[in-house]
Amino acid sequence: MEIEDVNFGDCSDDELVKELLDDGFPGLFAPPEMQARSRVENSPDEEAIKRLISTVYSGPTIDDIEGALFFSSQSKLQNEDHSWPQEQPRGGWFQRGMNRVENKYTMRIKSSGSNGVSDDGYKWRKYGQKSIKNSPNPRSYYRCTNPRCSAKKQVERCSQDPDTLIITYEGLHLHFAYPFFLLGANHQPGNPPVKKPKKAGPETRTETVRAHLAEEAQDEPNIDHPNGPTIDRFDEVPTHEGMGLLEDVVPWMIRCPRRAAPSAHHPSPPASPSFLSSSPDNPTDQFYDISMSWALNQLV
DNA sequence: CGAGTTTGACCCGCGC
DNA sequence: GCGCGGGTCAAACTCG
Repeated sequence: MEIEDVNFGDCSDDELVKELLDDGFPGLFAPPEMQARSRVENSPDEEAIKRLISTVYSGPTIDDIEGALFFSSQSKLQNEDHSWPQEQPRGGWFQRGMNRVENKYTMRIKSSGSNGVSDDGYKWRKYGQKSIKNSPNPRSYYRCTNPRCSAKKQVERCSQDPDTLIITYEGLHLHFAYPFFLLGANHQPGNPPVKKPKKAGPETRTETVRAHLAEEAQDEPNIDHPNGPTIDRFDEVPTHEGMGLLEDVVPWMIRCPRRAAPSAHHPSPPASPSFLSSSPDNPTDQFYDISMSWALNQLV
């Protein structure tokens, strides 16, 4: 499969999305029945994805984000017969320990010991520390080690309760976005996320992903995938590269919305941050919620 | 030697 | 204008 004649680097975002949406593009594929089905049945997932695509490139508001969060959490509740629930209570996202302030999400984590409670299992680089007025505890500033990831977080101890850490997340964390969008069936909870991303080269992101896809399509015809590629193969693309942005993952959401979005059949992200795994009722759901929030937080 | 941390300097917005 | 505080930068340092 030849794709090198296509100049992806000069594409605007709109053109890129439009092109990726084009069924004729050979680098992206979905099972035919899924494509046909998606045309006749708009699930809350797909609606949310469409809205997400739209808002990504048109200046989303926080209402858009929370709207997407609402629809996305609905997707986890899809009925056994693949119908969609008529109504769902709203507001669960921010009632489970996470608060939004401006464009940041703040969590309070009860720690019991000093064994790296603030370590969420992902790679962060500390870039600063400041003492806080009227507080004996300094605030630490971290940035995702992926140079193309905009995620930042601040960690400080609560002055009232030294056992409580206040963690503020800001920006899109690709590591959280990928497992949410590109959930792999073979992934097990607790698997470490991809570390040591390759240094970003001058090539465009989409070009890299597409080239990888084309290579896979060439190397491995659908013999092993009678229903099309498995989601873990999609998952491999950006995480294999170790980097990417929303433009990279959105096309897969478009192509495989039911697979890419979390559902009852694919409940486990590649890695659950340890500090998020303490929810006694359903840690996985909580992680999904927070992952999506962080991912969508970029849009604010 | 490369990746990550430390820490003082610097920048910038805000209130007075 | 000035001081203060939050956030970031970057050189030096540490560690594996």
